[in-house]
Amino acid sequence: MTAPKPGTTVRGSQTGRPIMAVLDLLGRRWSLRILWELHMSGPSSFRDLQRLCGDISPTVLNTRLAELREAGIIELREKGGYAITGLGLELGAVILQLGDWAERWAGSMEVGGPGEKTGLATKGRNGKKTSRRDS
Amino acid sequence: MTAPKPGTTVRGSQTGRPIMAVLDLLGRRWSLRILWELHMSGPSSFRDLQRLCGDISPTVLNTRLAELREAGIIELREKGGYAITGLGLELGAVILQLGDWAERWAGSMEVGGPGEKTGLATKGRNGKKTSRRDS
DNA sequence: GGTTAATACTACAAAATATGTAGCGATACG
DNA sequence: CGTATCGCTACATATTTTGTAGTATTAACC
Repeated sequence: MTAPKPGTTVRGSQTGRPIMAVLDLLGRRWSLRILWELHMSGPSSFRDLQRLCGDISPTVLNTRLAELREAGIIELREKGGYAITGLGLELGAVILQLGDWAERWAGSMEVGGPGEKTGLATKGRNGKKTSRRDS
Repeated sequence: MTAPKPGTTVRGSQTGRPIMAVLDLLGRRWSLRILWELHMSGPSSFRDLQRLCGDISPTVLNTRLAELREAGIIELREKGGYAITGLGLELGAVILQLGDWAERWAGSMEVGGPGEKTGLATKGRNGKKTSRRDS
């Protein structure tokens, strides 16, 4: 009920071009990560996914899952929980390539990335209880 | 100074695995879109990019550009403005595939997607002045 | 030289999203 | 029954994004 759809107006675009809806959907926080984890671990329960994503809050997780489901990329099965659909598998192949690219990227960063700066990462409201695992 | 880097703690992950940093970076709003537009239009000025993304606010645009630059995916040239780096080109190839997938996705949505629901899209603070173009 | 027009951003308040924690109703097990 | 886990909602707080205005710089143009 909130997922962008081809043929409609989405964030930053009114032409209805499919790619724009995809970019909007996948550009939302946690979308890519959820898809990645589902691809790596196979069908997972809500709570499993939550843990796989480093104890993401159930609120966003549920929102993203609903969107992804509405887009037909994943589905909720009677048994096994959330799983990638046939359509989603094709998308997954693309996402997997991100993994390969990430490795090359990491390599080139080491030697002498453009930055060389310290590169902080995430802040996190407080240093209290960041997750223990992340798959 | 805010871009996630391989080997560090990023949103939802502490293992330092490159893919996690990539998923964090690309999962931020507008990252994918900016890369897409840059790939489609070639080197572009700040203002061009802003227009290409449907009149995105300069604040986020600048933030994302800085992150992408820090990650070595794009660079700011003396002449021509923002452009994709060699490393970024490889990533771009992956993003381009999203376009192909999007077309197939659109097709399967038409016939009888799982949703069939109305699928709202973006809200936008007010209906005032949504952008006129989107590339 | 002075004016006008772009461009690249920054400032800042307001609105949208995400986060974290608690908890509810529904099984599942002993 | 008592206890556990699961899927997910409520809700207050924190973080991000938006939108708009404005500053500083450079490039014509007259």
